[in-house]
Amino acid sequence: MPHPRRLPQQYALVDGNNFFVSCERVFDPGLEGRPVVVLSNNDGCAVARSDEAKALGIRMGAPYFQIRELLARHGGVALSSNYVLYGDMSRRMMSVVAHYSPEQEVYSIDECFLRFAGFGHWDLTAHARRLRAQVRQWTGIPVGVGIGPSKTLAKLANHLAKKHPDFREGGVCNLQDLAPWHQIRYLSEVDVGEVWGVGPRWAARLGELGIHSAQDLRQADPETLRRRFSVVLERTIRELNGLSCIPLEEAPPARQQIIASRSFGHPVIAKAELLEAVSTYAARAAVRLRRDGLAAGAIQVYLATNPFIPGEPQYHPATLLGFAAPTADTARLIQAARAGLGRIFKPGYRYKKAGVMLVDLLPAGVRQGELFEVGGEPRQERRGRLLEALDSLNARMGRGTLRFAAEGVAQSWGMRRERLTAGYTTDWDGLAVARG
DNA sequence: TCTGGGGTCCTAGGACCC
DNA sequence: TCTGGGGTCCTAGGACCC
Repeated sequence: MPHPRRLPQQYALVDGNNFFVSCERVFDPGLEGRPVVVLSNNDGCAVARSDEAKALGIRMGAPYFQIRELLARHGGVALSSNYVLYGDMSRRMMSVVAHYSPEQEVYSIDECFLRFAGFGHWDLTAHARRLRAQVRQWTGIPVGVGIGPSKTLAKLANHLAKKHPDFREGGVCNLQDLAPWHQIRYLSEVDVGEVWGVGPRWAARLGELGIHSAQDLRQADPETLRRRFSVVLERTIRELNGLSCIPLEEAPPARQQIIASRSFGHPVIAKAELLEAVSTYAARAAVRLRRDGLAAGAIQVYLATNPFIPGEPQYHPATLLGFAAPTADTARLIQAARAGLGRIFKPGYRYKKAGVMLVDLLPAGVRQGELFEVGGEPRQERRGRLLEALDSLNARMGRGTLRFAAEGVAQSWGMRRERLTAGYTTDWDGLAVARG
């Protein structure tokens, strides 16, 4: 097998270390050196952990009620997630990183890929070290950088940069710097489940076939594994061998669906409360729909009981309602969501979660089937202006300032968020104060 | 008492059509 | 005894990602 050494293109994966925790630490240095976790919605489970929290054995996704004691014993802190803050810090981090390559794909809130084509004469390792120092200096966020000839290898190098003692110090791992036998050694130390695209299920099945490490997978036969798994795994094997199959996506692909759902702060029994909840979710989804310039052809409404309670009667219904013409109108979406709930609601269950999903999304300009709509164009336009005003007011004054009556006022079913930090970067009242 | 939310893609199988 | 075959579309389920 030909070994890729210095290929015409290289990819870097840059990601924030323990991103949510790092964001919180930027604004509260008192969190430095202590075990810190950031909790999911509803203060349900740990979604980000500081190194100190990881050292205590706190797993990703660990339920808060199971780790609260442990954390307290070690002087630890748990925080509710503050997505407005993380989103703002993310934009700052991404804009600094963007200076280091003309091609950037923002892959998630805390990571991005860079592509280096025509950088053959560059020392990418030194380039990555400068990037890392500058992001740290300008945003306060520590990042790791992995470099390789495919996105999968860049991810893997990033894993080594953060986890392997040989690289952790510098926070940069460039596979180009390693001789082939050296690469084999490192890839043999990485569990196959750490490879991008291999989850727990596949890792277990691969283990049964004697494939335990990233190196084992790299040497496996792509054709055989395509038949036993899917083309996705075949592609991963080729990527591990330095053949780039997953292109950089600079522009986000067209959105396929919009989901708005939440677990409730406590079990909900009353239909009236569920009606408020699905109305609120429909309104929230509608805002995102309009922000992206889309209209929905159908809406799905679903309910769920709590699967974690042993012996609890379970019920997970869903129903899909189509629109005569695609719509982005909050009132229509709420109306459909309520109708959908009416179809699936059964009394006697303790509901834990509800949600709506908007599907069959089209650009809002594309109007089909308008023939059968009542009201015609002038009415539609007035409606559009009203919704624009609603969106811009809520964007300025805060979500929920102006809302539809169906969404309810008290929202007693709402989520818990008891450990929230301030909007340090997005809210005047949350500005950090320097004392001296 | 207490266990997140929001996405994508692939595959298998059934319906339907000619 | 014996009961076509191939293409397309849709959906549900299962896997993955952060």
